[in-house]
Amino acid sequence: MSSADRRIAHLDMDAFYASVELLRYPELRGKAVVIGGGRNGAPQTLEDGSRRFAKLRDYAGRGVVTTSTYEARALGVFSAMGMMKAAVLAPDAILLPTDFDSYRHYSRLFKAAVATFTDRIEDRGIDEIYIDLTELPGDARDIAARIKQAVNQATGLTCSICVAPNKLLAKIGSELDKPDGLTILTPADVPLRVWPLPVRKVNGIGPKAAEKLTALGIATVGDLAAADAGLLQDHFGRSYSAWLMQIAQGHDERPVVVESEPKSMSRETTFERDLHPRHDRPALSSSFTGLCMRVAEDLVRKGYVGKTVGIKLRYDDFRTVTRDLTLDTPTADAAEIRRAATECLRRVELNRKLRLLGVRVSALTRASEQAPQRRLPVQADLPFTSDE
DNA sequence: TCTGGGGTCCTAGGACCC
DNA sequence: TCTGGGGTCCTAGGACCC
Repeated sequence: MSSADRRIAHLDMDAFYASVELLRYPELRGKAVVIGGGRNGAPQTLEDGSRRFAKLRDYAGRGVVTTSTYEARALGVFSAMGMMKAAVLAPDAILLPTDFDSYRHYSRLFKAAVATFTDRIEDRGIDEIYIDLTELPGDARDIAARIKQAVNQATGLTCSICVAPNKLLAKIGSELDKPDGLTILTPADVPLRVWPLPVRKVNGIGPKAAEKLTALGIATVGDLAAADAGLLQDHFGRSYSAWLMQIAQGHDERPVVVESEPKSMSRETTFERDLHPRHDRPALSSSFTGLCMRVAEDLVRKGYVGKTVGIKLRYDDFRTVTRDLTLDTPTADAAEIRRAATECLRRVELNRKLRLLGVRVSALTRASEQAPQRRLPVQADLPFTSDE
């Protein structure tokens, strides 16, 4: 009996990282600003108190755009684009480094503001949440307006909210009137407001699925709603095709999940230049040890231990491989993680340059549920060996 | 001008057990 | 001389999301 009408809100902060930066540097308001590319490029304060900002054209490296202001987006610069490509499109855009501590601070502020309305909140990362408004009295538009006001008072930032019967529609709707949007979607709005949208707007249809759908002549959600069930099943399998048909009708029964436990913790790094397993062995080994130590720190700080240790390698041709190893007893110890990760390393080919190295611990449980862990010193040997 | 870092979930085959 | 079948764990890869 889950068909009782729900009121689910999706709240999405507008250009979140960029907007936080504009609070700090108001003189950049109205300019094309791009955030990303690591920690370098912080503005310098001159003697007269004015600030000197780096330009995108000055950037060199392998970073990607984390986010950009609406002015930069108008120049074609979007999230996940390579910074070097963005610099070609918008050489005069201002470049700012990412400052996650600051974004986390504002994230806590806006979530605390929403929590004064209800505790029925699902965390979806640093800049968005779902809110179950079903049990809150009052008109949906009015509640959403008050939440937007509270978020703005707490942070100085705007957000976009959609209230809908489920998470699928709420998520789609919060993008429809961005920035500073307030959207209400009902099942009756689906044909007019959702069906014209490209399938890619659906949370869960990514680049691969969208490309396959396009090849079948299915470009919009409306096309999907009209598609032949047999055709979809032939190309996407039973489970995914059934899901596609549900979402095309705007149906989604997923609950708002208020509490969840982490499943894995990982650290990875992309090198400034590709490193050779033999020639760059010392650099690779110290990076590897550092990753193990950081994962261990994260586990200890958050109070978890994990039973499965894994590594991730990306070769210079962007091929990615993973290996993992399940231990007899869970651990959060850097030396133990490193020993297991070294075992994993023995099972991959080390015959070409590496672009990325990562270490992951999964199958987590709370440390308090485990016997105290013994701590071993981190070994100083070099796990990377020549392949001969 | 090549493509970050931190996650979740799903699939699928093989091992192993009953 | 004849290969059933379900459940669970482990491992590898991939799609997707923020």
